[in-house]
Amino acid sequence: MKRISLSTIYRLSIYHRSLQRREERGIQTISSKELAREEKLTPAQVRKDLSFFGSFGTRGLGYSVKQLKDNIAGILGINRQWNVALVGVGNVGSSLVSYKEFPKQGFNIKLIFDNDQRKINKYHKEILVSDARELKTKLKESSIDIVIIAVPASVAQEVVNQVVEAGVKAILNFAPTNVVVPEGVIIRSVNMAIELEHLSFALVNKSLFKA
Amino acid sequence: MKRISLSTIYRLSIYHRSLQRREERGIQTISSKELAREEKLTPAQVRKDLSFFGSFGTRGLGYSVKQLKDNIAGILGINRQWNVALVGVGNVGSSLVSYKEFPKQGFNIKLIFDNDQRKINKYHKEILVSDARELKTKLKESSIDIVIIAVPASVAQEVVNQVVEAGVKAILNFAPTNVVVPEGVIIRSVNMAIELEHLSFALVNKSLFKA
DNA sequence: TTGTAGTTGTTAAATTTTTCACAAATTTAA
DNA sequence: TTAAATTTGTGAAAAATTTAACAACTACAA
Repeated sequence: MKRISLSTIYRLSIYHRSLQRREERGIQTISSKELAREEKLTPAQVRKDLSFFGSFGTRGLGYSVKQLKDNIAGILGINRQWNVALVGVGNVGSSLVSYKEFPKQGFNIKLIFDNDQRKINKYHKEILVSDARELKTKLKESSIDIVIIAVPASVAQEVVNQVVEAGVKAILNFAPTNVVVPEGVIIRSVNMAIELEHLSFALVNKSLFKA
Repeated sequence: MKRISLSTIYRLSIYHRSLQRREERGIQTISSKELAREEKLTPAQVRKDLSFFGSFGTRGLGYSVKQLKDNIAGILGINRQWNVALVGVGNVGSSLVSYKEFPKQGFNIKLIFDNDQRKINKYHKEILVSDARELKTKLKESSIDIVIIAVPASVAQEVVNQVVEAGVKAILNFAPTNVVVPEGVIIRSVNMAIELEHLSFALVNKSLFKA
């Protein structure tokens, strides 16, 4: 099967959100044209993105909001619950524990680790914080699917190594550093400063910025 | 001048970080090959990205780490200080106030706003929290360049409207909702759940995921 | 039932982005 | 001083992505 671009996956997430909102408002059907307009894309792009995975619409009518939403959820793997662990409950980590979008999309933080004795064995939003030294053993026991890394850059690689050794196949990294993982493990890094750098670039170079 | 793609800008940020790290380690020169290897790109891409903005290297030798870093900083507009305001000191907002990467790249949070009386007029990491009702007037007074929105989805558009009216031209939105801005105002949205959705997609569709 | 308007799914065209390939320039060694 | 080894910068080729166009199908009105 043809491989799917990151951009397409990203847009599927966007479509899914748009459909969620529409469903909440009781809207039953939607056309590629409407969906595209709301998200500032083209109808052709919406249809093309969906066409990689099947045909979900009805000619002359459009898409059933609920059905398309469910189909996209299936494609993205968010029609199920995922067990997530968080390593590091500093500023960033804490905010993620309370981030409501995660459970809403099926991502449930089940374990929290830290290496600060003042945090260990205390509850953080109903989850008991474990000692980071127990990372490997606890991850193995708990069938964790995804680990979020929110530790200082200096220890990120070491934490990642242990997570990989525990058999976890997906990592979301908030530490502002490059980490390497072996083949077969997926890692995505988030760096919020980079988002601001886009803005500063755009401010400085208004004319040559590409929408 | 040719317009620059988002991917190129993103990679410039990546190069800049890589160069910062190398400079800290006392490394003087670097080739496109090395820079590419570290960031899992191709040397041709590195050179192409840079070529949009000028020629910064020496044939046969490579690039001066410091000079290239400074040049990229100039291109990205991070060779200066930016005044940033934050609206909303909930979970996400709080973590941003303490996010060390921001000041490191020249983004300084100077004002904080909230609408919760319990937070207003108290200090949050040395910054006095202002009443959100004063948003427009205070933004105008303070020559704020960029505003970060970290409020609930339900009020995001209203906050954005006021920010725009105050004349701010760049917004970073953490509220999980679509907001519209007039022509000439740049907005970027960050949704951390989408990052997890990439991972769940990759887990579910290992084979068709495109590196 | 027929005709018209609307919308999808998909092939083809256009555009954008990435990679290739190499001349030009520079360094280093002999 | 010359030759060999590097590495940049860039035009051209290749690959990927987006957009356009349209046949096929559906809904609905007359």
